[in-house]
Amino acid sequence: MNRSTQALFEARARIVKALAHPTRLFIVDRLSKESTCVCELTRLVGADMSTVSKHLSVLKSAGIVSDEKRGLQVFYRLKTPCILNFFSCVEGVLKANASEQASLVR
Amino acid sequence: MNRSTQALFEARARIVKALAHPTRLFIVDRLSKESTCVCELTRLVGADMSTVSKHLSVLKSAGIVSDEKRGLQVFYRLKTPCILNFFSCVEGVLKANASEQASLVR
DNA sequence: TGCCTAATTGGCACTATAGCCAAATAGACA
DNA sequence: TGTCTATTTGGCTATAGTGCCAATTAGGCA
Repeated sequence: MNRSTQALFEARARIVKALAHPTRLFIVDRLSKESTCVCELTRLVGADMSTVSKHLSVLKSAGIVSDEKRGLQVFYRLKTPCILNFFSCVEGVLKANASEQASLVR
Repeated sequence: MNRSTQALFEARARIVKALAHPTRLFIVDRLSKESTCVCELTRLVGADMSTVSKHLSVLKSAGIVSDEKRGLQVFYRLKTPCILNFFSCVEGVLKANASEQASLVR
């Protein structure tokens, strides 16, 4: 693997890594429905606000979400809805895995 | 977030995590072109074979690839080509990020 | 100005992941 | 059977990610 190939896959991996956490996937799912403030996301996730804020900053640095201040609150929105297509694929993998498991038991 | 929602997003995260490494993305990219033995992947990646083998086992446990023994060699293939759609989205994120960077300099 | 709320940042402990080497396993084939 | 090759597994160290608490920042509002 040469240097530029490596750089390409590292760049891709940074994006994928930003998504590789259940809480962040939950946040992306929620933001795909409507843009939401940190306080509301904190309530929905049920973790410390500092934790949620750090997850959001991971998503933001990857360029997946953007933020906007409205009064005291900061609202986040999904910049890249195409990520949702990926989730349907992930869902497909999960189903395939499940039916494979099932066939082993059958 | 209730228990079953949590379980759902954890399951999804397991799949995404399995992809969240440059070497594994490279392997998936390669396997999308043709099924390949570990020895060839090792050569292409340029790491220790044990390292590549462990990456492959991560992808396999996630249900993303499958393996088949042919003589002395083990060939891996991509089980879930829909993952490639995701990469085009990731590429889109990268391009968007790049043009945002560019506009800051402009 | 001073206080209140929303959010971010720093710091720390804990856990998970990565990659190498060495050892073990599994076939092929003389 | 014994040896060779391809692959996997164990074990270790180093590095990265997570989540909480505490402290800080930033804006709204009396």
